[in-house]
Amino acid sequence: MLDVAALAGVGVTTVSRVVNGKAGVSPETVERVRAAIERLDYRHNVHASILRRSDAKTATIGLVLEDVANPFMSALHRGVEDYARSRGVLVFAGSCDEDGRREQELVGALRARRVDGIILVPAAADHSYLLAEVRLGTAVVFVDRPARFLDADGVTSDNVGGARVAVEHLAAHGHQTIAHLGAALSIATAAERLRGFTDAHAALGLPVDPDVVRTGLATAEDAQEATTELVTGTSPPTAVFSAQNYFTIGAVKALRALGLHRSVAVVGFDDVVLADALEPAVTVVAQDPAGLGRTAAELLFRRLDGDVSPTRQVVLPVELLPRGSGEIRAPQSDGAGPRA
Amino acid sequence: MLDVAALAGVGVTTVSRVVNGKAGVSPETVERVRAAIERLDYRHNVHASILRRSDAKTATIGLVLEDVANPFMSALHRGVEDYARSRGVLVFAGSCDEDGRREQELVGALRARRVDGIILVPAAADHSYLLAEVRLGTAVVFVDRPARFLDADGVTSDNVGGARVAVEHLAAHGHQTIAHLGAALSIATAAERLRGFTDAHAALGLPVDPDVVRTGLATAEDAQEATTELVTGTSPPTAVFSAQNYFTIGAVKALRALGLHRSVAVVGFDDVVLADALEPAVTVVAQDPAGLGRTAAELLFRRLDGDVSPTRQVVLPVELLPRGSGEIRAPQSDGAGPRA
DNA sequence: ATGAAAGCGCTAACAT
DNA sequence: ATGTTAGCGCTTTCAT
Repeated sequence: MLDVAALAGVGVTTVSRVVNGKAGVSPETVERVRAAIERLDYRHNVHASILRRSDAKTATIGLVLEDVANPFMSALHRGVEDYARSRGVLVFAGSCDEDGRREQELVGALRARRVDGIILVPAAADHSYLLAEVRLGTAVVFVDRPARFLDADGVTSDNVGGARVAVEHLAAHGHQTIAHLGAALSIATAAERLRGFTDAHAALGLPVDPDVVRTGLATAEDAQEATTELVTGTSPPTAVFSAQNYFTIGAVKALRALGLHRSVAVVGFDDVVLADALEPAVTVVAQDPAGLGRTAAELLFRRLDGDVSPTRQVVLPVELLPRGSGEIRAPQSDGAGPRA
Repeated sequence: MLDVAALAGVGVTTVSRVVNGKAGVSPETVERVRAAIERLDYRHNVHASILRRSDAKTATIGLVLEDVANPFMSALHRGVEDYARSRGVLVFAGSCDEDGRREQELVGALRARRVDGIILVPAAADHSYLLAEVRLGTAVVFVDRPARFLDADGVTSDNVGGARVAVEHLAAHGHQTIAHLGAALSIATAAERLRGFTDAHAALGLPVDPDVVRTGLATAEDAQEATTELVTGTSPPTAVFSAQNYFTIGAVKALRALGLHRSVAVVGFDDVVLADALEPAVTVVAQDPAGLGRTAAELLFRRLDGDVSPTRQVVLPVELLPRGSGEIRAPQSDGAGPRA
């Protein structure tokens, strides 16, 4: 910057003003400085800038996802990015693979880099470790799942409601034994969806058959295996509720492999690419992942803009998309043939 | 850091040494400093550190993608992240949506933050603007597509070879009129795949019917529309080569809507989720997106480790995955019924 | 093994 | 409208 100042024949303050687009510099001077910057290939050093600046903003946020490559997560990522971009802010992204330790490592790396805020899809069981961070002024927003032991803004989908709707929809098509494919209950969304599943059964006066409720699944392969076991087992379900995008893929593949994709109904939580091109097309309860990301970013920047009101929890609605697989009727209970 | 030093009753130099894990501090002192850090909730300021340090590494890289939410790109992203993580480096990710201006903006933001290196899926038509950056020591690697007017490391898939294999495969199943669904030829991958498509035709002695070669597509909807037009047109192709993941989705949907999915063959470039669960399952030429990302990161870190050898271009192989849609035979040319 | 002091490149007062 | 100077929090000599 000194070099630029020297070449332009001005003081460093003036160069600083030009670089930061501040008023109070004559157009001719601006031009001279610009030229000098160009000539010297000057790169503004944000680190020095941040160090000295009073507001100390890095124009950088961190995004901790379960996995940047999971389509749900990457759509959420894009929602965050678009809003951040509109504010001139760059996004660090990282995956923690449902590992609380990895989450803390990532947050540590982000905090050392003095990000202005952090948006996270939490994996840890306890977020009180973020308390000091929040006190120091870092904005923190939780998305997809709530914070635990920490008072922070959050955005989630209506998991309970979505699962209820899925079960109600299947019940309305005559199903009484509905399998549940879910993740580990330590994951809040998995627990909530199971709750919606159970609540809906209770409200409908249907018993939940514990034999067809699977939790602790992690991959599409897990779900495929579980589905195969369930439908070839002793009390085969007539419908499957898959509580996550990967599980829907696994369930569909299992049923196809067994030739049961036209007789066993499926409703998935979360939309999946090509779900509407399958035979039958897959009925899903669709979330709005980009909306989750955008909303989380909005909450974050509101805090960065100085909002100190009490934390809030936003719940985004989900939408049932009937496409075929969820409208397969249960076989008549009197033993008559399948499909209405 | 001064506070920590005061509380621990040592000098700042010692604290610095402890924070950076340098030798030459007695174990007891280390313990005292650690305790003080804990008590005061001290956060190491990387910006100050970077400013003063001689090597000036930020342990940060930038990743410029076409779109973080595109499954191909996000898988690549994950490949980069995993390698970067093994080196303790954080990744800035951004989308430029095939917009060269946006690419330059992102690179500018990254360079102001003094990232150690940049990996990009380029959108710009000219990358000479990066020359100064490279000279200043920032490592730059291009992935998925080569650099233009800049000598830099690059990693791509075997686009020409993959397209050739696709056409040869279709030709081997009797197809003579193969449609091509491609993106704008300004995108290198699109141009290469079209070249492979054309080369294969030439090698097989098949004429390329210009009426069934579509380029300039951007979305699944574009591809769906184009497919519909082609197969309902005057010289309908008996097979479709879709040169990109989204286009395969569009082609499949169009054929299904017309009830032609069992009679018109499809081979897609790039794998797609659930492609193997469709009826018929979709034959694709699969790339290894995570491998592209990992390889790009490896090249980048090799440079950061001081490698000054000539730039290199790595080409990753692709693999034809026959699943059904690509093995549909062309109708007999004598007018007999379809399928062999 | 430890500390004092200089200075990285910049911005913010406070000048003029 | 522009320049001078102090100092942000750290690392790095160079001491001891």
